[in-house]
Amino acid sequence: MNSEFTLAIHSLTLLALQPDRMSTSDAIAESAGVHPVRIRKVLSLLKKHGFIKSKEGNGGGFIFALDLEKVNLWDLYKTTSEGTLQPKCPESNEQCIVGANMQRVLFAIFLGAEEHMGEYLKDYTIKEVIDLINQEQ
Amino acid sequence: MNSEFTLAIHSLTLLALQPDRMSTSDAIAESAGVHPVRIRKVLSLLKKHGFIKSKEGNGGGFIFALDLEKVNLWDLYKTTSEGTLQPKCPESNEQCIVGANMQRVLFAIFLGAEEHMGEYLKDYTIKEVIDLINQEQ
DNA sequence: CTTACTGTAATAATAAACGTTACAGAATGA
DNA sequence: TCATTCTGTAACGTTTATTATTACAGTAAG
Repeated sequence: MNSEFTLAIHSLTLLALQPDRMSTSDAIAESAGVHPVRIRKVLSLLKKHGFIKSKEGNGGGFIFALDLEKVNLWDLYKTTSEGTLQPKCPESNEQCIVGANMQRVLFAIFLGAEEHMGEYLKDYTIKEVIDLINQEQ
Repeated sequence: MNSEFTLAIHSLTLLALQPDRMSTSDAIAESAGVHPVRIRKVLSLLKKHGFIKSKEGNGGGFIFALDLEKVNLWDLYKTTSEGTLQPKCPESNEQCIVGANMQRVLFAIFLGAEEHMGEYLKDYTIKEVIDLINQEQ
């Protein structure tokens, strides 16, 4: 699984817990244990899809833009990782009936798998993630 | 997705189409477009789990050992790729409530996702894969 | 006893992921 | 106005994961 997906979850969860002030990429990076530039790259995607707002300059940062019960993990998966379940098959032998067609068959199967996983991920909103985090305490 | 999974599917599909003779790792590698040693490594796993039989020496090779309607993609996923859906989170900040608990929460969620995907993959047996390959013709 | 295989370890090459540096642009406040 | 603190990106370097390759022991057949 693409780790941008988990960084997106992590970032949004943090932002959801700070609903009334801007959080900087440095602070989020500190919590997630990765480099701030990477966080900014992921947040740039989230902003493009309307999950968050950002503000440049002194006192700027990122803030959650939507209702945390309306954002689910499937939304985030589609934004950060769609298609990554798909295995990267090497070019196989076109002379062989299996080699020639396996790629297409697997593509269709994994597309279905991704959609099916989507149904599962839709059940987890950021609110649920926060509840789970609090249960761990 | 782990590419050993797709190599397992590819190999078993080929073997299922040659039920009455041994296939060599060279022949399978040729069809799949990868190195024979890699195929032997994957087939070694499949043998360990009883999906195939092998024979060394001249005239040897690999042959399917089970009913092709009884082997499904979830069996193969478990054999080759179990746990690979799990993202590898970096060590996050234990001082932060989110950083300290996110890893455990995500682990549980992705474990559920894998099980859920299992239900989908169980619907595809090697027989179904072969049917799909033939439909592509 | 040679040839054609599997089985597996070790190493080399390649590709993907990730971290780091650099710098432009925007907002703030002194 | 100008220093400071942010975002936004591109470019580059480093590390890690994946894959290919080499090497060789062991087995069976003819």
